Amino acid sequence: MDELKLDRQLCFKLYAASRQVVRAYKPMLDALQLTYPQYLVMLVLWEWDELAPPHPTVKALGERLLLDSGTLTPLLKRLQAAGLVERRRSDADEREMHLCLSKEGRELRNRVPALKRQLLCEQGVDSDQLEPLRAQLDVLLQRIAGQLSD
Amino acid sequence: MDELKLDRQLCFKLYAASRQVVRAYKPMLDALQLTYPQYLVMLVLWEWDELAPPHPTVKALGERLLLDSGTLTPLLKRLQAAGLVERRRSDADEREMHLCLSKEGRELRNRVPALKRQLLCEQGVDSDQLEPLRAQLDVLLQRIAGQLSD
DNA sequence: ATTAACTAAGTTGTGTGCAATTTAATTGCT
DNA sequence: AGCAATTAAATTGCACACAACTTAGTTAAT
Repeated sequence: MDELKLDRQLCFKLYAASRQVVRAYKPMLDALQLTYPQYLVMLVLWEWDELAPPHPTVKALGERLLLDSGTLTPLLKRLQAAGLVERRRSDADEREMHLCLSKEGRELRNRVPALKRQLLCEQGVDSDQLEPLRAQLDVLLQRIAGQLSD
Repeated sequence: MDELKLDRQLCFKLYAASRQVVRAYKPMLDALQLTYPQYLVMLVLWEWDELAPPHPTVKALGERLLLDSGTLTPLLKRLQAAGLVERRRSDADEREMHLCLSKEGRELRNRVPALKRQLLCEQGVDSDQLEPLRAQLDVLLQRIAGQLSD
């Protein structure tokens, strides 16, 4: 019956590891004046920014990050207030809210690589070592995402 | 520079996987009328309950779950209000708050194994398959936990 | 053309996480 | 003994997550 021991629980390991990794990002995120979920949003917008328009909608962003409008709308308003993101209604479909980067938002990206290198260095982590974990997580995500969308 | 692509980010995979796993637990947790963090607290208390007293303190619980009193105190008050947990000050050291299970809290454990089996079955997950992922997460947790406590 | 079904965002309410501060109790130092 | 430093919880404030609901705009079916 020690299947219920905490140390056996994959769910706890994931939960704990996720929070610890966010904690490790804290110095870098403080420098950028972003929270961790805000950083993830910026990652998506930076990536999208290199493609042709149209800009992503709240829905598209949510599908990428697996978050809903209840989480994203207030977060995006904060990023807008910080001058990093612009939000504008689609003309074609006024239900949609399109998201694009301001000049400052776009420029913020330039500061990331150096901060990230410093982070990995301080943690003594070689990015390549983490490849197996990445692969394992992909398998898990695929499997669960499939089941949950039934 | 697509090192900054979302799909390359281990941190995002962890964050997403953790949330998806919690989501998968939802049906079981709804049946138990627990949130996920509350379930983790109960796991620790169930495990501790099999040992001799003294009962764990908020601090000890926090060390196990990597959570602080700012998170645990309100959560524990809710578990107390639900009649699952009892909180009492230590006589020896009145700063400490000791935690123990009520009869209902202890009995709740009996309902978990069946619900958990059903969960794994519905997800089509064989617990053994997840062993490599567990191992990888242990490595990561060890490494990061060490760095962060400097 | 009208209306029912659907969809995208936004809103509301609850429960975490976590930093920062506060309160109260204990320990250590002299 | 007396007091500074430390410690354990609790409190406060902010930012997620997410369920449930609302609002407004669009699509589809007659």
